[in-house]
Amino acid sequence: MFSKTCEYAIKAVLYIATQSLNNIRVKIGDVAENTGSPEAFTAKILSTLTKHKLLHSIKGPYGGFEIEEKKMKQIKISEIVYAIDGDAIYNGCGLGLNKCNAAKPCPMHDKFIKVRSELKKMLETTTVHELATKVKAGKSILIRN
Amino acid sequence: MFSKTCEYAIKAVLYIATQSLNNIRVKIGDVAENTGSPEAFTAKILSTLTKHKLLHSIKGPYGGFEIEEKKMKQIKISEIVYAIDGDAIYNGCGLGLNKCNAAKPCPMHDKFIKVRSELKKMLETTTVHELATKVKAGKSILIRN
DNA sequence: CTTATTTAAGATATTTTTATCCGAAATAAA
DNA sequence: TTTATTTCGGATAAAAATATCTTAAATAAG
Repeated sequence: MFSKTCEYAIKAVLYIATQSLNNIRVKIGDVAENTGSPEAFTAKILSTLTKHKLLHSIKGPYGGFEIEEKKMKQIKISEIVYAIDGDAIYNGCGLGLNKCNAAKPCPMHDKFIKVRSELKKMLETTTVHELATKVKAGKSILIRN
Repeated sequence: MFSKTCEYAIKAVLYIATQSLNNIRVKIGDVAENTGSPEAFTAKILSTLTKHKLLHSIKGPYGGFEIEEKKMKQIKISEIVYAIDGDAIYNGCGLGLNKCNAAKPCPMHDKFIKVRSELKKMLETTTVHELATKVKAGKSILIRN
């Protein structure tokens, strides 16, 4: 569904957000360790997310990543997906046609659109804060040992 | 959503089915040309689909691929997806956890399950015949020029 | 100012996916 | 039986995604 990079990105944001809820700033290594992601690759992803203003980064000693609580209430999961995977999942044709619309639809167009708008709506109405709160409360996990 | 290979596979099956509705047996080259897929790669995919009994192939002159009308009424799009992409789309965790269930869910588990079961149901209730009929009637297309 | 720590950025490597090529096997028709 | 046509299967190649490494830039603390 999402690229592996995007899965890492979502888990990273949620880990950082969860820690930020406790006012803890985290380093790349912490993120990698607690999301089961490769460290150097995680660095790249966090850098991308920071450029997209989805995270706040601080360089130097005692630096790391964090997200303001206000910000995590605003940010939707859809924004993370968009920043990493682009809009293919929102706009692309299910059968890969370079153009596909009601006027000239692929055979799956109608059915695909329907399911996908559910997915889109789900991603656009789910905030980072909502999910981070669940993780903080121990109701869900970001890594499986 | 689906791999590129899977997109080619679905389009190939639908093209062959559409032609079969007119009792026309088609060759690899025809399939590639009419689905906008690379020919040699299409050959590989058709071979896989044939092994999975989703197509009928005939070797030699006047050979090619076809699908009985009876068969295309039975085959669901879900079977094509499963043959090519496996069960990741049906069972995998949205965030890539190697195990994810209601007991130890990833933060998106519930919402993801919901959307995905819609997708699953859609694929499992859509037959090749249904879509091929649409294509035959000119109501949808497999390639965009 | 110097040192240690941390993210940023670019180059490089590995793995997976996508794609091609070529010879073998099957088979219809002359 | 020979030839032409077609799929099949294995080897190889190219492109994209995933992952690592190395150096630079920023900055806090001594």
